[in-house]
Amino acid sequence: MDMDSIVSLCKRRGFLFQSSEIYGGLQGFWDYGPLGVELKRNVKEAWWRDMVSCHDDMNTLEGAPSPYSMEGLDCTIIMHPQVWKCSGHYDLFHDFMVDCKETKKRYRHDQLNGRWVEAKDKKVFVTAAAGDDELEVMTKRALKFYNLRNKNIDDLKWDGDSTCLTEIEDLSQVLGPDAKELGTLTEPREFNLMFKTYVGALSGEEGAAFLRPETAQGIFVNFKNVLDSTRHRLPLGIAQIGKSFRNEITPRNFTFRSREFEQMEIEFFCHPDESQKWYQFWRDRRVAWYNELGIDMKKMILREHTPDELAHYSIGTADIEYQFPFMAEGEFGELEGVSHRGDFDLRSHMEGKLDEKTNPLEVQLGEDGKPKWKGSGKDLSYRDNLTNEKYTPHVIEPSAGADRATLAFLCDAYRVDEQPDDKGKMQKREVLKLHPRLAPIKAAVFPLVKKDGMPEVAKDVYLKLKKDFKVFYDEKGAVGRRYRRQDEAGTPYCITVDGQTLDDQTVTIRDRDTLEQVRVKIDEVSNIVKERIEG
RNA sequence: GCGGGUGUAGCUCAAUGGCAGAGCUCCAGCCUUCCAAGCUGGUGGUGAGGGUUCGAUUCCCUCUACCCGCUCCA
Repeated sequence: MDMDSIVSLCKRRGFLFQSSEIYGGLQGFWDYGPLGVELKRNVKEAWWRDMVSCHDDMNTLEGAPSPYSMEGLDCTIIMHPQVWKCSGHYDLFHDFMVDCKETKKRYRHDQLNGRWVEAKDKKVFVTAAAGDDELEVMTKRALKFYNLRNKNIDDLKWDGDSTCLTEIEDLSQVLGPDAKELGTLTEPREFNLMFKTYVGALSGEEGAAFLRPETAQGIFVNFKNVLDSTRHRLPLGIAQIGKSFRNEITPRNFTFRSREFEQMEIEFFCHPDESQKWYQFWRDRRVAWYNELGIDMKKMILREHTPDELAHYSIGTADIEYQFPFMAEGEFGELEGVSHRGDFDLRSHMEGKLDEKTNPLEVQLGEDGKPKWKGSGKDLSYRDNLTNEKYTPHVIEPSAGADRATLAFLCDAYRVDEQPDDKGKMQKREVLKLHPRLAPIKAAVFPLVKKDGMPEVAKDVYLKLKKDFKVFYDEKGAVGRRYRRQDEAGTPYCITVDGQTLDDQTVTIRDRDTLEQVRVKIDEVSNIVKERIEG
C-alpha cells in the first residue's frame, strides 16, 4: 500500500484538497472536500460523544480509580497575550534556538558568545553564555578541552574577540557551553512559532496577539469558571475541540504536519495522590478508543517517554502512534500525546510562569528579580467541600489531533482487493473499510435498473433514510459500477430496489466488506442500518 | 533548513521550438434485472510570473507546490 494511491483517491473522491490550489497551493494548509468534511466531523463527533456527552459519570469505568465528571468548552482562538507568556509558549517564540545533542540543553542562538582559540594544532570556537564573566568561562573551558593546566594558559592562542554564535556558519568546530565534545550544537532553528496578529485598529506591538498553538490553555484559564458554574467535584475532565495554529518549519506528509489543524483535547483535573492512576487510565482508554473505531492495533504503538525525556514534575507521557504508510518501516507518527502535567499549568497561571527546571517548581524570575511573566493572581486551587482539603489539582492531558486521527482512519481503511466483475473475472477494487460510525455516507440507495418504476420506489426509500442519515441516491449506469463507487467512498451499505421490491416491498442491503446481500422489508431498513452503524 | 527529482485533462501517462494525444473517469443518450472496461456522442489540460524567439507546454531565470534523502519534529 502506498501513500500516493491514498492521496490520489482523496483528491479524486473529494476527501482532501490542497488549500488555495488554483493559486498554486499553500504549504502546510489543506481543505476537506465533501466526503472529507463528513469523515472528519464523524471523527470529532465520535470523540465528543464517547468522551464527553455520553460519558457515564455515575459508574466507575474499567481501569478508573473512581467515577468522574466531564464537561465541554469552546474557547477563542485569540486569547490574552499573557496566557502564552505564562504557558511558556511565548519564550520559545521569538528566538532561534540551538540544542546541544550531548547535554540536551537548549540555548538562545543570539545569547551564546564565543572566541576562536588554537592549541595543540587544533582550532575551535569556545562558547559561553553571554555575560560579564564570559571571557573567564571561555578560558576555563578551553583549558579543560585541551586538557591544559592553568600554568600553561599561554599555550592558548586566541584569535579575535568574543563574538556572537550567530556569526558562525559552520557549527562543527564549536564547543557548546556545557559540552565535552565539538560540534554537538544543532543548527539554529525557530520552533513553536506562533502566528502573530494584531487586535484593534492599531498594528503596534501593544495590540499584538497570537493565534493559539494549542487549545489546552483555554481550558486552564477557564478552570475556575467551569468549576463554579457546574458545581462539580473533582475529578473532572474538561474537553475542547478546536483549531490551533503552528508555524511549522517543515510541513510535510500530507495533512500529518499542518500549520492549521484541529485538536481534541482533555484536561483532566484530579487529586495529586491519584494522578498516577488517572494517567494510566487515560493512556489505556485512549488507545482503546482508536481500536474500537477500527484502527489495526498491529499498526499502533503506545510509546512511553523515557525518564530523561520527561519534565521532572511529570509522572509520565505516552505517545499513541500510528504506522502511517508514508513513514519508513518501523517508524510511527504521533496521533495523540497523553501526559501528566502535574500542577505546572494551573500554578503558572496563578503565580507566574514556573521554571520547568526547578524542583520543586518555582516561579521563573526575570533579571530584575521579579517574576519574568506575572500570573493572573487568581486562586485556581480547589477546595473539596466534603474533606475540606484545599489543593492545586494535578492534570492529565490526553491531547489528540483531529486531522491526524482522520488521516489514520483513512489510511487504515484503505485496501485494494479483488472482486469478480459481471463476467466472473477478478478485478481490482479500491475500498475504504471505514468503521460505519465514521463513514461519510452511511448508505446508498439504487434502483437496480432505471425503469419499471424502480427509481420511484428507490427515491422514496432514499428520502425516508435521509431523515436519519447521510445517504446517497444513484441511478446512473450499471449497478456494479455504482457499488464500486461507493466502495471508494467507504459507504458501508448499499440498498437496492429490484423487481422483487415491486411485488413484496423488500429491498436488498449489500455489505461493503463481504459483498453479501440480505433482503429486508422497506419499513425495516432504517432501523437495520441504524443498528449496524451503532454496532 | 540543505541536496536531488517532479509539475501536461478529475486520474494514469504520451508528444512537440509551429493546431497538445490516449486510456480510464465524468456528462448526455442508448443498452442493461446484482458487483466498474457494451454502443454512440460530448466536456475538459501544459502550476505562476518573467526572459530568449517571428512563434515557448518545450530553452533560460525567478517564484510556488508536491515527492525522495538528510536535518528537525515544540
